[in-house]
Amino acid sequence: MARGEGLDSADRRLLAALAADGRAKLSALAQTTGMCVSTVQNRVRKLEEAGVIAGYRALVDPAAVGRPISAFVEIYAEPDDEDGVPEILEGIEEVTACWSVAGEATHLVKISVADAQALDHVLSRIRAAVRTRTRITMVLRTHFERSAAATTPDQ
Amino acid sequence: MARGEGLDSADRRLLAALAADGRAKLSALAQTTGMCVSTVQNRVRKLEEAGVIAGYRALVDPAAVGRPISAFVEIYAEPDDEDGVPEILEGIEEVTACWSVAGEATHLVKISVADAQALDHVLSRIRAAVRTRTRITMVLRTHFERSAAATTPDQ
DNA sequence: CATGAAATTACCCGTTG
DNA sequence: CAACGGGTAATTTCATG
Repeated sequence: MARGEGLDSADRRLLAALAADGRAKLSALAQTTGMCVSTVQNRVRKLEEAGVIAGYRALVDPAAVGRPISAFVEIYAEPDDEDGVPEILEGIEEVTACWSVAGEATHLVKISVADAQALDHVLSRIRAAVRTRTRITMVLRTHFERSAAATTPDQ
Repeated sequence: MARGEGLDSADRRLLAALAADGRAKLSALAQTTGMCVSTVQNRVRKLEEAGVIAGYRALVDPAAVGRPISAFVEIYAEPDDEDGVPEILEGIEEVTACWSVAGEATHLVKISVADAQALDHVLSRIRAAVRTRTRITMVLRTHFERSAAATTPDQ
């Protein structure tokens, strides 16, 4: 199965179902998609092998593990310093995501921390690592976060 | 189990393991955390019931489902228009996440689209919905996205 | 798509700290 | 009160034809 397009309607329905519930049983998937269990099993395995399904994760409430504060940090790295930035940031455990971007910034990261003091500490570490200015946007409330495949078009 | 702090070291190890592999078997979790299977089963169930584990998701490659382009859009809504913004945005399927934020913007959203034309269309819909200016940051590359609990501190 | 075998889960128990 | 270890039935997954 090529990555680009080997996905039919049945695959897309399976992906939507698994994006909504990553632990859904094959029998449940079979019922919601109208296929038999073994067909679902074969399709899901192929989707996993093809990398269409990159993995499965439990969604953990950040507040429940003592990190109620989230923020986005834009990084404006100089061309000479851009190399290795993501690798350095990955070493900071409070950094939960890192993207290279085009726009005003060069990188965007999401962080998850316990309190204002931890926020200060993480920002210091980031600035020390990238040696450049940052722009912070605090998260007040997460309204929703969903997969691109959760409500995928037909085609 | 209260949301705030009923989590001991064993719970945190379970959460880290499930954040890394949401379909991990109870027997595998028992082995990596050094507990017996029945204990793992009881703890995981309690974590689910307490909402510490909010759910499970399959990670779907956006490119594989025909949406290779991601971007962040900052929204600068007027005080009078802020109400209902997230609800409106949730109705736009290309909007994959929405946060209320403090900083320069009022809302931040992440979008996932097929091509430049779709991007234009989604931005038009967002601007029509919120009646305000936007600031876009295109994602060039996703280096990593992980759970806040993946590498959680001890305590 | 169907089938049988293997693995996993869910739930019981009594015992222990 | 919770964890352990064992045991079993029901379910699910897996590898076939």
